Amino acid sequence: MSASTSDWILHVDLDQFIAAVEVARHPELRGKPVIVGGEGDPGKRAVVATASYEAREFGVHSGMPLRTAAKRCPDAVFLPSDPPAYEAVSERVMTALRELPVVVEVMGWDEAFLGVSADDPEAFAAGVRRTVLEETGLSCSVGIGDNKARAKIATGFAKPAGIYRLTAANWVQVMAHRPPDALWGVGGKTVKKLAELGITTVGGLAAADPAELAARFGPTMGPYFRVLAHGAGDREVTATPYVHRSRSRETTFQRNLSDRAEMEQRVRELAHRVADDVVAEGRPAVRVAVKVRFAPFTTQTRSATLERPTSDAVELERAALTVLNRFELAREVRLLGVRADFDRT
DNA sequence: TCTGGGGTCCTAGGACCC
DNA sequence: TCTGGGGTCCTAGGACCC
Repeated sequence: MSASTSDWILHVDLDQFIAAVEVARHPELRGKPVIVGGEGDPGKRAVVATASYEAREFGVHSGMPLRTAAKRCPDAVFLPSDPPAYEAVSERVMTALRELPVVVEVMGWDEAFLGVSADDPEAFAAGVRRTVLEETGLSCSVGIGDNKARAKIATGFAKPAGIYRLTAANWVQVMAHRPPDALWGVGGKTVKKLAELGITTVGGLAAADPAELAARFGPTMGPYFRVLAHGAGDREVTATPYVHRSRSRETTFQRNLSDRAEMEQRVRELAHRVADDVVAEGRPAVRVAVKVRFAPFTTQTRSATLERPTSDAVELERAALTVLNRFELAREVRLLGVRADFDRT
């Protein structure tokens, strides 16, 4: 099966995925506050990748600096992030899902949409939860929807270890009174701008004037937000392998860089890592971008279209260095990044 | 106590061409 | 010398998501 329009869209999301993987291989940590991120050293520059529910009780959440997390939850166990381990477990989860009579569209390490034909979607979702638990030992939550957006939002209400159905039938009752960032694709910045227009709820957004939204957010995004607020969304679930638009590598330094030669050396290293990814992709890069984050936290990017597409590490390195030289590098540098873009095909 | 890493898509201004 | 529109490409930044 590849793409299909099904009776139901299910969204499967593993509960506290990274923390759960760590607890599975360190059973003595079960029931304890566990915080995974960076090198597992709260004294270093890094943020929380995932916190266990026990740690979340202390106000620890993803994206928070480890240092802050340690203040809020001093007794937590801090573990280094181990992406290869999470990828391996993720692959087992997706394999288990693919053995079900569904179309699986992978959305990341710990989530996927399923296209499902079923008379009783709750019973089907319970079966999905059981299968994942039996085959991987991990708990997940399942959102049931009549499109992807509703299924995705439903999962939030299902967590942890639950099932929730959100469709046109209960959309208004469940969503209309909530703030706009309850929608998938609306964040904090947009909430603030909407509030300036007097729009503070999903229901208010659904009733807003499309022309006014277009004037504020642009001809595409403005009307799109209103469509989101009505609960509309894509129904296509596809198993087609993901095609990258870009590959990038970036590093935040433990100590800011001020030496230009060292910056150049770091960009060379990043360019080589990106080149490896480009080669693995099997398509040449058409454009190279460099990102510089100056201390304390100002970020700039510069980019250049290549004279001709290439996967060659030496050429990509040279292009990245040329782009780096277009920056004013007088200030201290906290982060450097290199990105390669592919042609849209 | 400063704020990771890897992505996608949209916007907007200027260049350039017809 | 000044004045049109339309269209596309390039580039930088913003917003959002996992």
